[in-house]
Amino acid sequence: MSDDDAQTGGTSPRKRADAQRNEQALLDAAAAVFVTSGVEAPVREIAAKADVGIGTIYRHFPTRADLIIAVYRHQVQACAEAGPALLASSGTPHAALAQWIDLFVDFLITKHGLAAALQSDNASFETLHAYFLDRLMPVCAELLDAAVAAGEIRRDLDAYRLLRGVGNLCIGVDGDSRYDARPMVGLLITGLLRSPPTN
Amino acid sequence: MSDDDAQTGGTSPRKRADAQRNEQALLDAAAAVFVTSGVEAPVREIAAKADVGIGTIYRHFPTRADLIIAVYRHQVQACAEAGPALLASSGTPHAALAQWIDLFVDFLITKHGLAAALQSDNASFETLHAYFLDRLMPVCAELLDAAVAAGEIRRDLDAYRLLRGVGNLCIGVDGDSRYDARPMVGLLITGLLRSPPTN
DNA sequence: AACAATACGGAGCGTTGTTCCGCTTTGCAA
DNA sequence: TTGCAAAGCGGAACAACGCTCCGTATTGTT
Repeated sequence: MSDDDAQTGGTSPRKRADAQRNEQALLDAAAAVFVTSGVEAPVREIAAKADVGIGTIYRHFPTRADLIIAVYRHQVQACAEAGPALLASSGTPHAALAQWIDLFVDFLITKHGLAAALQSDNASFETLHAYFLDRLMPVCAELLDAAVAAGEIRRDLDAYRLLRGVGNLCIGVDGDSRYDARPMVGLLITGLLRSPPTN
Repeated sequence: MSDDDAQTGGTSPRKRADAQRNEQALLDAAAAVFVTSGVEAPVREIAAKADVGIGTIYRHFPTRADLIIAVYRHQVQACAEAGPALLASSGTPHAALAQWIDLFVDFLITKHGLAAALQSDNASFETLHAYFLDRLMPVCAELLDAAVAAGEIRRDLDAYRLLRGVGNLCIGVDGDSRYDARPMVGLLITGLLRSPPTN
């Protein structure tokens, strides 16, 4: 079953060869451009890099969110799947949560401008926000619940707020050597503990 | 001594009457537009509201940062001055810090888009970033130092990181009823304590 | 080879930031 | 009051961007 069929339920007619080529070229080009110019890079720049017209990019990826999602789909999936794995392999649920959040932070800060895009009030990014929430919130909630059930952390922070907070802390990390998101997120996670370590 | 002289050292020639009128009109218009459309509202919208040409706005406020700073100058000043006052009136330095951060958060979340602008990688906002840092970092550092000296909090977070983190947590609070910046910031501040309260 | 379906390209529109320069207003001096 | 230089004003105009639309080209099939 092709990746495409996975979305359309297996009944979609095959795409034309040139369409497939262009879609792949666009994905490759977008991935490259996102690295150098960030996820808000001009559409024209991506189209040029893919040697494709403006119209083609909009046909394959109607909104910018669609393109970003397509580019990072696998990494988001991997992050989501790491949750249960960490829960099984880590000593405590809180440790698993901390490690998983670390993965999430690593992902975000290596994607130039993604954290900012996630909170952008631009309407076209709502889909992106929703996608990340859809994939990661259940995982985060599971880890959070496990830690609460184990009596390790306070219960007054839900998965949504936690993810948003973490995402926010990752905004604008590029080009600011004085700021590092990781310790801030660590502070947040440590702050969740019911009996924090003396420091 | 006029507000203007305060900047130019008292030797500047008086501005023309129409220039003064227009500058005030622009400040009023900008303040109003910032409330409804955010601090990134189109220049033309502000100029229109002030009944002024596009050129005039650029003459008085060459960059957007200049305009934003001029509009919020007094509030930032008030926030800065509240620091020492809170330190004197509060029971503990940590309490003073918490209250001061609260003031800062209140200021940020009531200014549509300001927190986001502060971290924007747009070059024209660097000045804004610098201005806030210049005014608020010393105050924040004083409160932080006092709390550290009193043995209340850990010393591993400097004023810059704290302000950035708090600012980041305030991004995108408008139009998201599921997220509230205050508890997140509270978590951060509580997390600073060496002997956090059992919860 | 002919043809219909599919996909492509990019001209073109609307929106924004920003500059530039001919014209107007102002304040002062004669 | 009037004349005039300096200061200030307005908005046309240009560039960069998102996005749409439709005439043209490509593809797969008969």
